[in-house]
Amino acid sequence: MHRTDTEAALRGASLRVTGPRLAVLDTVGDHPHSDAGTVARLVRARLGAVSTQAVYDVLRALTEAGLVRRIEPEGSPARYERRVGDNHHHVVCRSCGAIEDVDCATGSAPCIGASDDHGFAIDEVEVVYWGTCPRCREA
Amino acid sequence: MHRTDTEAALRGASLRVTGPRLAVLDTVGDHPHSDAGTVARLVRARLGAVSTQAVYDVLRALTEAGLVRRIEPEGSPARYERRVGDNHHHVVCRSCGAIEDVDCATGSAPCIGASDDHGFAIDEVEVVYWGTCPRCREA
DNA sequence: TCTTTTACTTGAATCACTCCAGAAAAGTGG
DNA sequence: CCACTTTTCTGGAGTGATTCAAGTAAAAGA
Repeated sequence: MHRTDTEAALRGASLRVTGPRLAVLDTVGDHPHSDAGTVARLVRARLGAVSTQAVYDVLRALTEAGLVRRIEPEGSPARYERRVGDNHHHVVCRSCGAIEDVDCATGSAPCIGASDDHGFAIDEVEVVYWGTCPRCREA
Repeated sequence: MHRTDTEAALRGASLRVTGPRLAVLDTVGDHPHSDAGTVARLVRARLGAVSTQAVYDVLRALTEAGLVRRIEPEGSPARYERRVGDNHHHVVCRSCGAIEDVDCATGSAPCIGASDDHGFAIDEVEVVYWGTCPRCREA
């Protein structure tokens, strides 16, 4: 049933259903904010050998289809999460790099208006909260 | 007089005053949102030969000293700007990568409260507005 | 000026990611 | 169910940004 959900998601995005895609999508769902290398390791744990390129290709395909969201916090490789369509944001720990989701403070996207948009047509606002996570604060 | 300002800034941060540092700091001030490679080219135009590593080292030292701010928009190399201490944000063009400054919509830092901070001690909020710049919209 | 400390140079390495060409598998029309 | 087209996966090489390491040079302090 979990597998069937995932399969439906792929078909709904008119993407072919393959082992690697199912595994990547499930993995990203189960381990949000993983980078490509971590996803690759987890996928291999499920399926056996899967090439690194396949993982990158799949992540890109899923990202372009809107099934997965790619976030790229400074100083760390790109990370992926299964997106819910809401526009939530992230808290990032400065020392350990941990990431947690944060609901948008002011409701719907784009959640803040720019004071001067320089003539840009703004379609998305991305917010990153930088700080220290509880665990790192103890050290 | 320009040079003296820059020198004072370095001394104020208790950094040694060297040719590469003066040139990098001036360059970042004159060409905001430049990446390391661009800074290197511009610095070489002023000083002659300067190693790439020197530029990276200087940019890091300046960043750590708080004289320069490093921003890292997704999909592009890190960019640097001379920071004013205000917490302003950025609009980024999706197609050409152009970056412009945007003053914070709601005043002083951190300009928005997270709805659930997961116990993190938040010290900075970074906002990126994604859109299309006027020039790219015509194409 | 002399010494100590810090910065710069050269060269190589790493890391995340991409490109390429060919083999394999998924969807499609008969 | 089968041939066919399209898309995906594999393996290997390549790229661009950034960093590491060892030695030389230059700035700050005595």
